[in-house]
Amino acid sequence: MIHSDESKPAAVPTIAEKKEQLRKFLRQKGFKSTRQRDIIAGEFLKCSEHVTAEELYKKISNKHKNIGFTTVYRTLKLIAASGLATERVFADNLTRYESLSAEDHHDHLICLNCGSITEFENPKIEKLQERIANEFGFNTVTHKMELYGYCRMCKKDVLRGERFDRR
Amino acid sequence: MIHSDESKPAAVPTIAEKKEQLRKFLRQKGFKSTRQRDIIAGEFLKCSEHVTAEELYKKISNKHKNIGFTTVYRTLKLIAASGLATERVFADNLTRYESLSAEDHHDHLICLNCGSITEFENPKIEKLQERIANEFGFNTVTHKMELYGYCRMCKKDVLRGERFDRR
DNA sequence: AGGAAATTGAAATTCATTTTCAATTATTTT
DNA sequence: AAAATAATTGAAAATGAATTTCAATTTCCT
Repeated sequence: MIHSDESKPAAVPTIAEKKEQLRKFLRQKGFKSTRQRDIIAGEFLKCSEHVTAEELYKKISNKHKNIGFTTVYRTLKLIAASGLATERVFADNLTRYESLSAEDHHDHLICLNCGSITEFENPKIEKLQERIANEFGFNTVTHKMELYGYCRMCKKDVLRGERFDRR
Repeated sequence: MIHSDESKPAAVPTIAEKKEQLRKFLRQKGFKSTRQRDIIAGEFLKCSEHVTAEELYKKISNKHKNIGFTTVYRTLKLIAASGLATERVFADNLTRYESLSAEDHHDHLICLNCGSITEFENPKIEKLQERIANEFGFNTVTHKMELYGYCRMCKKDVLRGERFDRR
């Protein structure tokens, strides 16, 4: 990639900037900015790796014993509504939130043994999907694609005959 | 498609044959064949279009008031375990069962307005998925791909500005 | 500061799914 | 064919994640 003095690559927004984006969204929609929302957003944006409300709540309640689960839950919904995150449900049926930078779209590889979630992006698949939808007269809004299997690490365990914990 | 006198296309198993397949599975696993399981399997195989346990239960309880929801629920699990059906969860978070003929694999188009589910199959996508998984050292067991949007019918409603009931 | 309006969080509710358990039914044994 | 053995049934209870309720608290606006 080429860098000139004049032009910079599109800046990846900082956590502070994202928090500002959320505050803007709240103000615009008539919601209030609160201490809790700020803390929750901060923690979410910091450690966000497909967290559930429960997980984030536990993380936060170490430091902030006075923030309730319900507030974490509701704030995650707000963060998703603001466009800073998406809600996703994988095969374990838990609702997870994933921090999102603008229009990136990606799909997921999920390890059936260790549960790790790997992201990938593939424009060819996106195009194919669009074509298929068109064939059926369908207007695609969004899609979901998940590959379930065994990751590099766990594959080895299988070969070694080690035990599988999950399902 | 060409038909000769000698060769026939691979036979699509009848409901009776599928029921026999289930009975075989049950016997082999030490389960029993019961009147209820027979009725439930029959109804499921007849009308199967991504039904939930609840839906199938309602359908059945018209004729058979003495078959409980729990039995329908459990029998669907058995049918899935036997390989005659798969369990699927779409965006509405309900567990649905879909009758399956051997190795057919397909994905889904789901209308966000009317909830209709259309199946499709695309070998190119399957291959692409395999290639992507390999890139990441992943061993794919299964996958899930769902396109959400508006079907041909509902697309028209959108243009006409008619109301959207769902979400 | 004062008042209107939204937020908080503990507790309650919802709703699908799953489990429990006593009564029943299917299968095997004698 | 009856008894013994073992699984199934189904109503009801339990589970567990997601969501709602509501009184007390906090934020925002003037």
